[in-house]
Amino acid sequence: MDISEVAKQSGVPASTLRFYEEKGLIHSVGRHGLKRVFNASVLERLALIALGRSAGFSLDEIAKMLGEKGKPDIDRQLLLDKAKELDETIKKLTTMRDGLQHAAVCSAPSHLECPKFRKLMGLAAAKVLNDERVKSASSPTHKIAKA
Amino acid sequence: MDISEVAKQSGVPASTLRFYEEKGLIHSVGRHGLKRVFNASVLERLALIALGRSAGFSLDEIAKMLGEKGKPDIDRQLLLDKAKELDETIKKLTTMRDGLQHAAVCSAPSHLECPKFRKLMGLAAAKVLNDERVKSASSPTHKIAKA
DNA sequence: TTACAACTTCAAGTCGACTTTAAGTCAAGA
DNA sequence: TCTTGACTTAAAGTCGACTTGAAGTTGTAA
Repeated sequence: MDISEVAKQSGVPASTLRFYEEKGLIHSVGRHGLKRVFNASVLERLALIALGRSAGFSLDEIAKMLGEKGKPDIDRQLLLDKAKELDETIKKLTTMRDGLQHAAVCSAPSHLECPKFRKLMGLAAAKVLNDERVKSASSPTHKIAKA
Repeated sequence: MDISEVAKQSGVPASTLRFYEEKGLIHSVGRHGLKRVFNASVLERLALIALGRSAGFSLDEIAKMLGEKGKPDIDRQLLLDKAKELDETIKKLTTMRDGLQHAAVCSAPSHLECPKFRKLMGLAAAKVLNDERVKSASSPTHKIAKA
């Protein structure tokens, strides 16, 4: 398969495929002239990469799990860790959702003045926490690419 | 409070506070000479921002949800839409989390041979899970405490 | 009064994951 | 043989969320 065929079947743009190859995430089996030639197995690898990305793994993490070559050896502990991270994210999202839902129907002049909103958001806890120890700053900064 | 006091109590670096103010996410109540003066309520706003960030919202989205300054009516429909969107995201992440959890304990000789894992892969590849704002809940962990 | 630490602004830099652009190569069809 | 269009590379650009650096200002302690 040439690169456009892989792009078509996987939905991953050619530019990204070249980028992934450069990063060592995928490999072409050779060249026809200048053009890369891929084995169909690259599709499965791409699916694995997509899965990893949507679970929140970075490309570097995925590269480690997929290994340089051959069968991917995915660390079970790593999966559990990610599942836990996801679980934490889910909890935060749930908090946000409930807070937003309430805010939408609440009559308080400002969200911050509404006891229910404050309770949902756990602001009191945040305050206490902040007073006692400096909190670790949040955030990871990567979103999943779309399209 | 001056900026370093806010930084100390919130754990948010002064540079970030300036950046947030520039973006309109927080406001100082005035100046003492050149120096910004903040009201203590900024701490709650920062807690809310931190929560939003860790749930995966962009600063722009957070700005909208917190409401613009001087805009008495928040857009309730927007909040409801956001809540619904969150709910969908939560469902997807839950699927993802359960899948990862299963993969971690699955007895199939290789993940690639586990039907559940393959199904998950298919979902990711099919981009069903893909407009996510998932980001790892863990992170670059610089700046932990200094109290 | 003077030193200076802490603040200020504005510009530029960083990081991850790509995309875009410019310039060049080449297999295949007319 | 010539043309064409899909491919190639290397380098630069983008985006969000900050951070860092240089250069200037200022309240306050000595």
